[in-house]
Amino acid sequence: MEKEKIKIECCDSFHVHEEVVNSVTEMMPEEEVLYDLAELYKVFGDSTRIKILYVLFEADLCVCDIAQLLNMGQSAISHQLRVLKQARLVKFRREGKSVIYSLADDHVRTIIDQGMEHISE
Amino acid sequence: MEKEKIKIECCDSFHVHEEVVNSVTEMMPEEEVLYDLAELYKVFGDSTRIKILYVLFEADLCVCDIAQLLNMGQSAISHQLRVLKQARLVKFRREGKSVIYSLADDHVRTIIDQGMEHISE
DNA sequence: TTATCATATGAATACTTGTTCACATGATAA
DNA sequence: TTATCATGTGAACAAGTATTCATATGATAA
Repeated sequence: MEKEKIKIECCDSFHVHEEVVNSVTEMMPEEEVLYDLAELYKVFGDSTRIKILYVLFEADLCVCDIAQLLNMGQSAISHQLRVLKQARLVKFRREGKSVIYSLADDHVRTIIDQGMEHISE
Repeated sequence: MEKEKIKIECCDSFHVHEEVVNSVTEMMPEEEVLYDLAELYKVFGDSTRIKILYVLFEADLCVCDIAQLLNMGQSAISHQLRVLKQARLVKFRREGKSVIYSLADDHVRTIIDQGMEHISE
């Protein structure tokens, strides 16, 4: 199978070996997957959302309680919960007049723990 | 020990119990740590940088080789390598005229793998 | 030294994003 | 039903960011 050759013209002293080009093109995920992956990390890339997740580690809470705990506006929290919801990091249920948010699964915790480990080295 | 009370005035039907307020304020990391954590994830939150990391999974490479492999400008890659360097996700060494970049440690792989797991559910 | 090659960097641009404000929606209680 | 409460949402603004272009830096080779 003839793959599209990638020309390496710069770097006289060093160049990508055919071998590397092949292994890279083989294991590199699809463009769309890479995009989705970046989108996921973007969700973690905001301290307000990180705080929301930390708060939800402790208890399932409604929007206005989260807002109070984080000392922020209800609207701001609602907007961010939407982002977290779309990334399937939180889920919600209705209870009376309130909407109670909770963590979707354990990946959230694992990912945050890994990040914590990295920055505290 | 009298802690600063957090007033919960909204949500008549549901309110944060003292208990929850305490556990949240106890386990919530410092503002600065949360900020740093978000900064770390921001670095992963760009598909160009994700691609660079994936390429470096396969081999240590110089800037122009990465640019060629990703079909992007040398300047763009250099700018992004700077970001990755500042987040201590990649390291570099000089070899002749080139600067060879490589992954800093195994956290990178773990974090990316966890993210991958989440999006492929 | 000078010429050359690889990389880094600053400015500019276009694009994205977080918060606030004002208001809409939607469920509950009377 | 109507009034009320909690949440969701769109527009607007400010702040941040990725890429490109042109150029600077810095190491190597002659």
